[in-house]
Amino acid sequence: MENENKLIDDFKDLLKKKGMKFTEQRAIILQILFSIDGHLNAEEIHDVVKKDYPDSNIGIATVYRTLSFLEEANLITSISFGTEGKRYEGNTKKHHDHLICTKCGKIVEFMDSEIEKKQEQIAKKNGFEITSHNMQIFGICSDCK
Amino acid sequence: MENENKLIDDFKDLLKKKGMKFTEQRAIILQILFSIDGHLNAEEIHDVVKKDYPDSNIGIATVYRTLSFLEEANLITSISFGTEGKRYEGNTKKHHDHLICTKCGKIVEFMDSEIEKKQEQIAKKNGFEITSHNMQIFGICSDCK
DNA sequence: GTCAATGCAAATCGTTTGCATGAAC
DNA sequence: GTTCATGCAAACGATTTGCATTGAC
Repeated sequence: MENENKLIDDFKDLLKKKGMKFTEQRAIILQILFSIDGHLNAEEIHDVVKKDYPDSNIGIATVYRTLSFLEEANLITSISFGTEGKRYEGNTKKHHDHLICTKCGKIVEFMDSEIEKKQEQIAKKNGFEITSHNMQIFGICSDCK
Repeated sequence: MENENKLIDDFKDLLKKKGMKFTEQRAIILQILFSIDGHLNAEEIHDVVKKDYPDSNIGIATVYRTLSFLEEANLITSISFGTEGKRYEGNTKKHHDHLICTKCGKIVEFMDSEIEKKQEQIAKKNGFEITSHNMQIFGICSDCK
């Protein structure tokens, strides 16, 4: 809960710095992303809001607007594959990459420092700056084979 | 042109094997993907059709249907990032990965056999079979920095 | 009191589908 | 002649936008 307060306090500071207002809706969406362990899309986040905060009545448009802002502010990260829209996760954990099953959508997180290093080298060689450091490997998981 | 004929001949064989018909529309779309060096989305392919084959009048639905089939048949490969839909390229070249600028959409191709090996190991360890072998690194290119 | 944020509904974008017509076999 | 593919337009799902109202400051 100390962490939670810090999260909210930092968020308030950020909003103030940007001349934006701290609202209950934004706080709720941020909380959800940092308390749920998974990769949710906008609709699923909206469902969680309706379930866990039934009195708040947040519109789906607000969810989308908030997600865009949070991603831009680097508080959350998105992944996406195929036609499926974006899925988001709070930036709590260490950086990691994703192994995604294109059949069932299962997502496995992994981290390999050697690949990371190689990626950096390749990016630098091509004049790129890896901002989001986002790699995705697509395949078929054991359940779907 | 010998290659081109081989491409078309192989395509005819594949269609026959699947009980599907060889049509001018399918041939045109295949040709475009194998003659243009780049990563086009469905709309852009449709534009090329209208420009380079003005008499053919191919509907956008046919473009989508053909692209889905060609991808499934492993004749073309798709990549996608962000909200942007899929972009396709003909499977002429050796396997390679993509470095994508999330600002301007510029795509740089690269290949690193060490990363490939590592990817395989990670996938295997997690019970995944890498079908499309598709990795994308997102960042900001030098022009957009 | 001012200005940004919200909820709602309408609009938009990319993609898919249903169906009658036309083309491949 | 049969069956599959096509073009068209309508339908669709995810996301965005316009606008009047509400709420934060």
